[in-house]
Amino acid sequence: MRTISAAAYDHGVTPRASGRKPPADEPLDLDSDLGWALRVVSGAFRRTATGSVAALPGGPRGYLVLMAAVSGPPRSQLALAQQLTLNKTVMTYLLDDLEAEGLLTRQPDPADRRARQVLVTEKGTHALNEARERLGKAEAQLLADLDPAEQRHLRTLLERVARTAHREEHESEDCRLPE
Amino acid sequence: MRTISAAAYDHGVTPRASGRKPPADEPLDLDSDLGWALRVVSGAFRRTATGSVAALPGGPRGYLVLMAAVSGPPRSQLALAQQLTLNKTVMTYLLDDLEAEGLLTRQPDPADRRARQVLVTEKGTHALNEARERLGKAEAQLLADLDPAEQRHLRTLLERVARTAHREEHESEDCRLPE
DNA sequence: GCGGATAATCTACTCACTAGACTATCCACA
DNA sequence: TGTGGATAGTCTAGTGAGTAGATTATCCGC
Repeated sequence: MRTISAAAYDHGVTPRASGRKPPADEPLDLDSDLGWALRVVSGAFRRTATGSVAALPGGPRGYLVLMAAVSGPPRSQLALAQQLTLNKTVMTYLLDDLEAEGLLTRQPDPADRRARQVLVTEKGTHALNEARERLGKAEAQLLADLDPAEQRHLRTLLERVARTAHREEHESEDCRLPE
Repeated sequence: MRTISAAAYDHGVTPRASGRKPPADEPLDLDSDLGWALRVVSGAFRRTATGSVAALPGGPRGYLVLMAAVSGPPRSQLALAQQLTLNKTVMTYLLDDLEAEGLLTRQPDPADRRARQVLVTEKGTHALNEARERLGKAEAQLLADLDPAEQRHLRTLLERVARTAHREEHESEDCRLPE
């Protein structure tokens, strides 16, 4: 507990564990750490994107709700919550705010009077399109260092990973609602 | 406010805003939304990665602190906090826990007795290497759908975006500490 | 050696999130 | 057709994570 790693004193040189095989292929460097990159990129995106959707009640999550609700058939609150991995309580007050602004309405489902269908209004579609336009600029700024082909490639790869990750989460989800 | 978008009723077909030019190039679809992909991927990674570093005090952040402290010259707590975009108060109790486990020590900086240098111990290096090995498996699982070349490509692109985003944040940061 | 700045710590507060209770409704089955 | 268990949505109360601000010790320019 008192013993200081010799490597820690070895300033300029990348330190290594002494008695143990290091993960030889991966360099001991934050800049090449996938988790770190994800954290930084997500954080940077969140900062700029939050500004882009600040006009929407609920901010980024309000945007997601509108996006989910506007594409595909009308769905219940719970269905949206599951799709977006949002807690159903969160969904309730998120929809409260979006409905208060007139961006969507809750319509009783004729086939199941317990459920409410979430329907985006004209105003909601309009607000969503404006947000998407601003978001596009924020994304462009985030990816400014990549040339167009690289940007497309990054998007495609990310979307593929997201799609399978999302599917896997929902397969093993006959039980609990996360977040 | 009562008016429901006609598009919202139009089930199978991707709805469009009525009176307004849509962002023609971007499809109105969550699956091709960069923010959504980032959210899903980050979330999936966080879930699996948190398990990989559960043995470390502070979890993912403890891991980041060790990674940052072990590579490069010894630094003060504040320097580490800035590098990792962590609040300095968080850094204090994070280091408390890591030090209590004997993974690092706080050494008074001989050149500035206000500051403490963070030094990773042998035990800390060992724990870090074990965590990295488990993390490697978690990452492989997350990226399992991509072939090796695509995995490398995604990592490279993400790291490039992260690097510039991180730099930009620190350029305009003569003022406040975030998170 | 005086005064403003800085590293680290500690305290107290705020706010986001969620578990769980509750109501209305559904559906399977007798 | 009525009964019991499950489900959609809402509401409330409690918890915990994060941070601003005060505090102490030290630095450094003048």
